[in-house]
Amino acid sequence: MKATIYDVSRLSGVSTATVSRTFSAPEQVREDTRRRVYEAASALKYTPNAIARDMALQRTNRIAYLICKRQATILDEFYAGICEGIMRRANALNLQLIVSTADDWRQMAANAQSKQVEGVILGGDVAPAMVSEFQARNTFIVLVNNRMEGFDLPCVVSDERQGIRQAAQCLAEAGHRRIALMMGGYSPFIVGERYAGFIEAMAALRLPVTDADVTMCDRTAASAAESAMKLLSGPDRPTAVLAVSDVVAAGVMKAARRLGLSVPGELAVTGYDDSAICTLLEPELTSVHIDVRRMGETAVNLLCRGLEGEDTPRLTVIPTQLTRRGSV
Amino acid sequence: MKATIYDVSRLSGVSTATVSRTFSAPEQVREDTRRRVYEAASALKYTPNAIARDMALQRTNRIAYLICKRQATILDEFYAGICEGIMRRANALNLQLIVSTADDWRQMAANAQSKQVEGVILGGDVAPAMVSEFQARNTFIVLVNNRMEGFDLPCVVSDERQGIRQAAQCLAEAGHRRIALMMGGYSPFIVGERYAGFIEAMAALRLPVTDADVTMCDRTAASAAESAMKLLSGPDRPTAVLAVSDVVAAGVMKAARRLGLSVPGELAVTGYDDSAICTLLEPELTSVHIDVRRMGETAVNLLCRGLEGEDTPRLTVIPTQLTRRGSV
DNA sequence: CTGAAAGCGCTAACAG
DNA sequence: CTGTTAGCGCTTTCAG
Repeated sequence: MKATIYDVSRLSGVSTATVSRTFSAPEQVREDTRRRVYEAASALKYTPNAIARDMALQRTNRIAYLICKRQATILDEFYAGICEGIMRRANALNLQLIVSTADDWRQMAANAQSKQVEGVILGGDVAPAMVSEFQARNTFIVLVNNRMEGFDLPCVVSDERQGIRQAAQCLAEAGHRRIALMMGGYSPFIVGERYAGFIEAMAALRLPVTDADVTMCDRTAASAAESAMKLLSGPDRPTAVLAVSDVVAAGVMKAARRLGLSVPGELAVTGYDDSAICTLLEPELTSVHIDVRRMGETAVNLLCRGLEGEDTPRLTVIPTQLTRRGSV
Repeated sequence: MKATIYDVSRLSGVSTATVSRTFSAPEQVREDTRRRVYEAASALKYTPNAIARDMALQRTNRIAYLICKRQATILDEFYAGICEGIMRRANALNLQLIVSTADDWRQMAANAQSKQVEGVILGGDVAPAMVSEFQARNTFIVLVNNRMEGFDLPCVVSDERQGIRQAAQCLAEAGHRRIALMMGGYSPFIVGERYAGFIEAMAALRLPVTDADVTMCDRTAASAAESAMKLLSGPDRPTAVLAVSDVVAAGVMKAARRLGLSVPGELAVTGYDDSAICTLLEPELTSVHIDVRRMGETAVNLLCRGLEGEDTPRLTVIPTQLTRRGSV
């Protein structure tokens, strides 16, 4: 059916070893021999069978990206951005990328041991059991957008505290003193960091923080709008809201509109993630930009180095940057 | 290092054939033999090596999803949604999914012939050369969100004309007679279908269409807003805009706000795609819902049937549905 | 129900 | 530079 290395060997009159070399290390084969091989190969439409090669070499050049997140998956712009970075880097390094949701992590772990996958990038709310499972199977893993206590593995995260600080500073520079924090229901790690960042930043700015000014809501615009309505209806309302995601910020802007508060005139708003929606809102949303692509690329780099047995830093923090638009 | 079937065979005192059967067809092995094998296997932490199995079986259970799109990739909510569907179905069928951008389609095609990938799902603006390449290599392919003349392959598309009709009807029912069409720079197939759908729908509704009411713009909100400013500034402006994507619709709403036109009071707007942004806008956007998930699942189903050698329909059209919100 | 043995297609010493 | 040969780990007839 499909031509094999034997067919090429026979037709070109050289050994299979030479055919093999012609494809994997051409410089080791004399010019004219090489040519003969190529001719035979193309006559037979031969292409090396990668499975057989993997088998002989005992490796696959295949890695996996597992998105560990309840609700959205690859549909989440944030994780899709990381995926984009991973994809780019994987392509450049000639690695095959398997993408999957965390539903089937047991299966993934099995795959890993069976050597189909050499390393795994875990994104998001990873369960400790999952990490243990992979480690038990000797699979190299790197975490992205999360850190885990008690596990020895490379993590790639965004500088959450810096991001929050940038947003707070921007608001403070615009003259705001009553800055409220609105948090969506994100992962514990993210929420924790961003909350801590807020407290830090406000202290550094010598601005007050009251419990009333810290609000939790769901990660939907509707829920955020509802919470914001309460927050902004009082007589002594904050003049600025630092939202912990763009979606939450969009909800705040909806509430502002309903209450007849102009943005940024009567209420300033900052978002977080610098996602595609920022430029769709009116006014456009000032937001903290996370270099998700770079997070993904970094994860692949770390994974490769780890697979080569090199030492890798346990923690890589990617800086954020504030993108200023019209909402402050 | 890692335990192999031989180790298990030796420790359990049965042949490798029996070990193999124990894992792939347990019912063919006597109860107590089976138990002994399992014991030995777990003592050795043995897991079958999938590569070796693939090699022996001459198949991989691995498929690929290639997003063929210039700008965005997996970052595009639409293609991400399809990916989600593909992922789900692939997981259910125990297929591994390789996701990639089209940059490297030559490499993918090579992979395919080398049997690493059994079939490919192509999404978006596929180049004919690409299809030819895959077909030349005898790789089964299915197209999603596109149709190609002159190629014999299964396609999965959304019912574009139905979608446009639903939007137009909704607008007409709300009493609008001057309905403008705003199109972003999408793929030729999509633009063609939606334009044709608009003409059809307007004719069926006995509503007039003038050239002035059909506008092209880029696929960004900024560009759409700019075009919409022109469209809506005239004295004799349309009272409704049927936008061919949610992003374009968002641009139209921005323009409306700048011009002081209230939505939907003075201007009705419909979007297309029913993407996440619909509920973030104020008012929320009425939009045509595309069942992207189902498109992805269908593509996987077709691929599998094709791989089994079964006959598959050349064209599968997924119905759309209008999601009514506040913008009409 | 179980075992022996022949591959699956390619690579990597090791000789020549 | 090229050929010989022994695997890589598993599956699958074909006998028993």
